[in-house]
Amino acid sequence: MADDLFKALADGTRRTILDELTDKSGQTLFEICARLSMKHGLGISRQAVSQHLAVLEAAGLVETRREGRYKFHDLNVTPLRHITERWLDPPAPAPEKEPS
Amino acid sequence: MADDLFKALADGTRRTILDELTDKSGQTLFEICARLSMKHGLGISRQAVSQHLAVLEAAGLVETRREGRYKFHDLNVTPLRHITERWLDPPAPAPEKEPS
DNA sequence: ACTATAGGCAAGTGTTCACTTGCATATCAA
DNA sequence: TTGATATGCAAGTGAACACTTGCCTATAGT
Repeated sequence: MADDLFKALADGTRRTILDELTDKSGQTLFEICARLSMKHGLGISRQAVSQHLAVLEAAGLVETRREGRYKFHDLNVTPLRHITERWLDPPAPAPEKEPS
Repeated sequence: MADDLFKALADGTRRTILDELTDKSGQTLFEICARLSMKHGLGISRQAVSQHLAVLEAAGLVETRREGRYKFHDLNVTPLRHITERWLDPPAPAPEKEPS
């Protein structure tokens, strides 16, 4: 679960895709491809982007809805909310002896 | 910068090491090895752990101090604090026309 | 000096990963 | 139906990655 999430975030192109979906949610595959090429100069194939989106979807960061021949991709930031909690807000250690 | 950080977090063993350093900061390499073996059943070599610690240090998540033949590893959670901000608190889009 | 402990360096191996290439499917417009 | 658009599937390739193995250095205790 957490593994899929961190692995999804490990790739720079995927993080850029999240940036673009943050800027405008509900984009199609071609729209994302165009933005990666235009705004970020990424010479990347359509299939590569499609595979990245599949990884993001498996991590729960992207949700999709089909309409006719279009498939829209929506961002879901919920999985991101607490991923650093285990280190930033560590659980209190069990006291060795009962405190007063 | 962010790339090193996310790549460091992408490995499950490294995240477990962060957990152990959260539980007790300032551990030596051997101490971490013992904990990974005991508490997590990870049959992993000392060199592998050492390499993981190097990755974590390159990401700024672990800092080290040398004392005699011991090298202590301290956790630094600062790099973790704002890594999800770009998606959770996106910058406000520039308005197309000036609002009143 | 000898030995044990704690750690470091570097080459080799097998797997995972990002990406491409080629072909196939599905929807829509003429 | 024909053609263009939007996407999907699967095999192959090269690089990055996690891990091991073997040897080396340095500190500390006896």
